[in-house]
Amino acid sequence: MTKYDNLTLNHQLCFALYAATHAVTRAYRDGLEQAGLTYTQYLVMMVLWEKDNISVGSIAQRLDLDSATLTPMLKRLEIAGFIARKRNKDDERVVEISLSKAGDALQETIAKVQNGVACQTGLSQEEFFELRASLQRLVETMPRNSALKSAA
Amino acid sequence: MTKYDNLTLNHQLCFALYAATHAVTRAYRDGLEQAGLTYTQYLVMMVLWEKDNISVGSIAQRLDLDSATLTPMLKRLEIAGFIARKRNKDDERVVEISLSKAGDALQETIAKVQNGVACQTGLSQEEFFELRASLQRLVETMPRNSALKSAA
DNA sequence: TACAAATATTTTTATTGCTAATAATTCTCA
DNA sequence: TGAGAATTATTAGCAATAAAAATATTTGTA
Repeated sequence: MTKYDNLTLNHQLCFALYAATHAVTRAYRDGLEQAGLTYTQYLVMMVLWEKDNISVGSIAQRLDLDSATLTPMLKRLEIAGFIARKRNKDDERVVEISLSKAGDALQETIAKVQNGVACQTGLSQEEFFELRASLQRLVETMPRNSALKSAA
Repeated sequence: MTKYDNLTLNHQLCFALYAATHAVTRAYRDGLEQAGLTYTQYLVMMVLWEKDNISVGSIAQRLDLDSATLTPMLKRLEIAGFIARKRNKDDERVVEISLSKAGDALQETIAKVQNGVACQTGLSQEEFFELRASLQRLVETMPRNSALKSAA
């Protein structure tokens, strides 16, 4: 056993989060690969399926990623033919991302993949809700930008 | 709204997992960086703090990673001086990983980092338990090796 | 002894993700 | 109006994670 038993809980939460993310990612992977997406690209597509024609910054904010990380991802999605990028007429600093026909059609394909994964989770709807709520609460509570830098 | 509302829950769980992992990872990052670890390396160290002198395969199994992914990580940890690697005398196929003095001492440093992160989660001990349990149940239920490949 | 299995490494490739610097546009306010 | 600040996205450069495939090396087995 570890010398710092009082922190064991914390260890486990780290592990649990890590392991759960990996398990879910892996469950998706084959299906997504056949559709031509990585897991993170799939998250981007979900943002767009929820709301089309939004800026790079909006997507970045939604996924809590830097736009510098997003740009190459969006390029790959554009090359794959799932999205289009064009400058906003009113504000030319802004690049707007829109679904292509293929990107829109992809949703149906992916819905089947999701369905398969959902069956594998073995969670009841109630557990599902509970877990999601806990995770969201966690995310909302955690400071966005590590503002405690100076305190470290 | 999306055309596939019946899958919205699932979307949210994906997002929630992704966002939570990122939030936690980010909360750790500065502290870990100062200690000389990445988040994934920190997970490896936790495995060793829990049980020292184990094989590469054991660590891989514990973290659900391929040994080919682990080998370069372990090399970095060795270069950093936190672990040592040596062949098992009885079975020379096996490489055993052990904590160095520095690797052992690191636990105390990291404990402080963890403590700081724990404070940021804003979770009560009860919520903590609940969340962890849900995640663990999820991981246990999900098939390890995507054995449903043929069904896809 | 020959072949199969187990274990870890190497090689290769792709993606994610970060920081810092840059470019282009828009806003502000003196 | 016009200079400089702020916003938005991109580029460049870097390191780490992750997987697949091929390759030793050792051990077990028939």
